[in-house]
Amino acid sequence: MGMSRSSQTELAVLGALSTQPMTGYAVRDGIRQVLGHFWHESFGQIYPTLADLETRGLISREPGGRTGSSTFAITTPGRQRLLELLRSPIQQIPPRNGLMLRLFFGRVLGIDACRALIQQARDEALQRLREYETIRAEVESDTEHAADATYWLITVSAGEHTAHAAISWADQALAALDSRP
Amino acid sequence: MGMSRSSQTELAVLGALSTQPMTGYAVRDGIRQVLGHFWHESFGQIYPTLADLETRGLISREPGGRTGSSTFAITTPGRQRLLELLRSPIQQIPPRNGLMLRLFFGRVLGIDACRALIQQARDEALQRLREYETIRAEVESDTEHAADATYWLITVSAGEHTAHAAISWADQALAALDSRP
DNA sequence: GCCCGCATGTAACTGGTTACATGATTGT
DNA sequence: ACAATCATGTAACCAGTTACATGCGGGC
Repeated sequence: MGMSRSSQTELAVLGALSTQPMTGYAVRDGIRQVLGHFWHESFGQIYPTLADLETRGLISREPGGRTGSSTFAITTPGRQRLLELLRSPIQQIPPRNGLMLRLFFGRVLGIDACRALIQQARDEALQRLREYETIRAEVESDTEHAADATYWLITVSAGEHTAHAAISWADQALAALDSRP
Repeated sequence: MGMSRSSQTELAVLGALSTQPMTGYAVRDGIRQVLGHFWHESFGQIYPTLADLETRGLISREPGGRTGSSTFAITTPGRQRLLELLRSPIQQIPPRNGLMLRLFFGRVLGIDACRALIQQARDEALQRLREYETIRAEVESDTEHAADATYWLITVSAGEHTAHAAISWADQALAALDSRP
């Protein structure tokens, strides 16, 4: 407790609870399922943050459906705080792209291993495209959160664009490696 | 000292030194300039890693041009270790995309603030495109590292593809927000 | 003479993961 | 009965940044 955890986690948790009240477990799952390609929180972050938010009156806790579990709901001050966090500047994370790091030293790694890495990246992007298709269908048919759909689809679209870019980059890179032995 | 720092930093430092011997300061600068869009190391990581690599015989230290400075060079065991690290599985970092986190809760944030965020992302992508142009020109005219050029250009190309994707996504997202008030 | 860029290093702190401990509920 | 999943929490650990302390060398 004491000091609050990172305001990033605070934002993610308050945001999740702004759509509907749920347990801490469901907060992690919700983030993982819909925002999973763009955000991640672990239990070790979520539970201390929930406790902290509760003492600050930004969320309320009620005994949940099953023994020992709690349902958390965002309060009015909580919504105010969420808005404040949403408006705060985006915290840039220093880039750490393991694939690019390896390809950059491709001469040492060797051309075949590079090809394999790029092919793998292409496969993963294709896989992501399939996942986005599923998510898109879910969001579009979810009448309960119709008001959120526009925004959720915008994030899905970002994933799709990025995946498409990865695929065409991979094709081009593989061709470049073929033309230069 | 004691245990080695993350093998990720080890990889980046050994990789930098594999192109040519240099000071620790230059390692950070080199990574920042050419790999800056994909990787980052701080002095707080680099210097302990250099000391560690030296005690393990993977790099050697010679007094540098100016008093108090050292020039580090990769050794034969160092090259072997670099190859091993390059072949090791890519360590996935849990995603944390602050822009997507905010857009996902766009209904709370408000449509105008969302538009501003997307526009800002578009501007940044455009700026990155300009930077890639510069880097591309530098790499193509750098006769000293011609053998590396193919690989370096592949990473630049990845950046270009991603930036183009960001721009077309932004345009589409802005249009989507316009059509739905 | 002074400031700026090069250069090396350490200590404190922070954000975050991982692993562990515990137990309820549901389905088979 | 037993396994899988839901559910909450803590403690240890780790990676990485930030801030600080120190000093050399070159240009104005």
